[in-house]
Amino acid sequence: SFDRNACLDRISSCRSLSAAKQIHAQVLATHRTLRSDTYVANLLLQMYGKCGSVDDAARVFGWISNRDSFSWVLMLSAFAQNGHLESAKRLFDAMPLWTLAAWNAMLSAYGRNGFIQSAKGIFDKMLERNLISWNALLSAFALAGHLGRAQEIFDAMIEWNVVSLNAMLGIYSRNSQLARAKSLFDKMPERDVISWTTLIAANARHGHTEAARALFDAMPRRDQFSWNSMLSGYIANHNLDKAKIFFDHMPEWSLVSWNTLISGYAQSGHPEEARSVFLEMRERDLVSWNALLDAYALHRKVDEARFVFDTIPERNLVSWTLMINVYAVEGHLEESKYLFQKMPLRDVAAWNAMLSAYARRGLLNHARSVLAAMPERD
RNA sequence: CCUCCCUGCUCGUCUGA
Repeated sequence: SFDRNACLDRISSCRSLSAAKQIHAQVLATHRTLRSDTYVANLLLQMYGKCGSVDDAARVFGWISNRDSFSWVLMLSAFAQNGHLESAKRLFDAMPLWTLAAWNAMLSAYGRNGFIQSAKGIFDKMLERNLISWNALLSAFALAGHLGRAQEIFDAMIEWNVVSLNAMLGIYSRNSQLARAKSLFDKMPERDVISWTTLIAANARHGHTEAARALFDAMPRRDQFSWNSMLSGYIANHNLDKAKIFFDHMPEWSLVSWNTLISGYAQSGHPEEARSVFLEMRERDLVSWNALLDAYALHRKVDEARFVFDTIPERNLVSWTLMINVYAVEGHLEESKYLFQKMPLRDVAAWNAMLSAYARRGLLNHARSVLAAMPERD
């Protein structure tokens, strides 16, 4: 009665936490030996990590009877992808076996959370490295905005693959080096969908909608990311009409497509349109909710925003920060402070929100004490 | 045999010329 292939398909296509829980329940009901089926259990663990629930991922991890090296790395990634760097580190230290993938995962965990020194430290400690390690280090510097250091690493690498080159494309694009990106793209021995999409997004972000569209039309194969990138290009350049037409002509829509449209309406001053798109969706994730919250936040609709905030099935850092900012803009600093203290986890953006809330009102003593309490400053 | 680690799309704070 347990259809393995169907189950694997459902798990890998799962996009939201609510769907994840349904799938989990269904698998539990049909698969009697799930607990010792490490392969399938690992997929569940991964699914929860991707859907943003570290708690559920950890529960599955603890419940698996025979954890393999995949389980450990998946759990580490779940922590890292959701900003729980401390837990990731603790798990890494507790690992029974440090595979190369485990080292790479830890390296990338530091990198994606902005701790480049620690990332470099891990890299230096590694006895064995592969191209993935180098690429992860490259991305760590790229993400931190260190174009020069990234370039040095890139030049020091003895081999590159399409991932390395795509990473450089992305670095150039984030640093507004569009000409360099284009020239690298032209020189690449092979390009995949990601190369094309990176360049499309780069052009779109810098206001070159036409160039983006030309690339989009020229690319040999398009996936959902490509379509979404082009859509968000129109929206970033305030071509909401074209965006809507483009959206209607898309062969398929992912949650991101819908979310992009919501945030398009939000940013262009149409909270009601944003809301109606939101209501049209048959499935929503946290970003959908946050985008709607943002729509109300931008228009200072405090009650509507609060209602959304109270209704969200689960909240993340973005939701909390949005709501803090809604109150801050209205001058309700007590509310902001209350939420700030109540939120389970704070990142730089949250701290900045609270800091600027006080600063904007000239409450410099409060601002100073926030600044003093921040774990990391720059 | 099939799942892990590196690159591209959507939501928040601040900063930039």
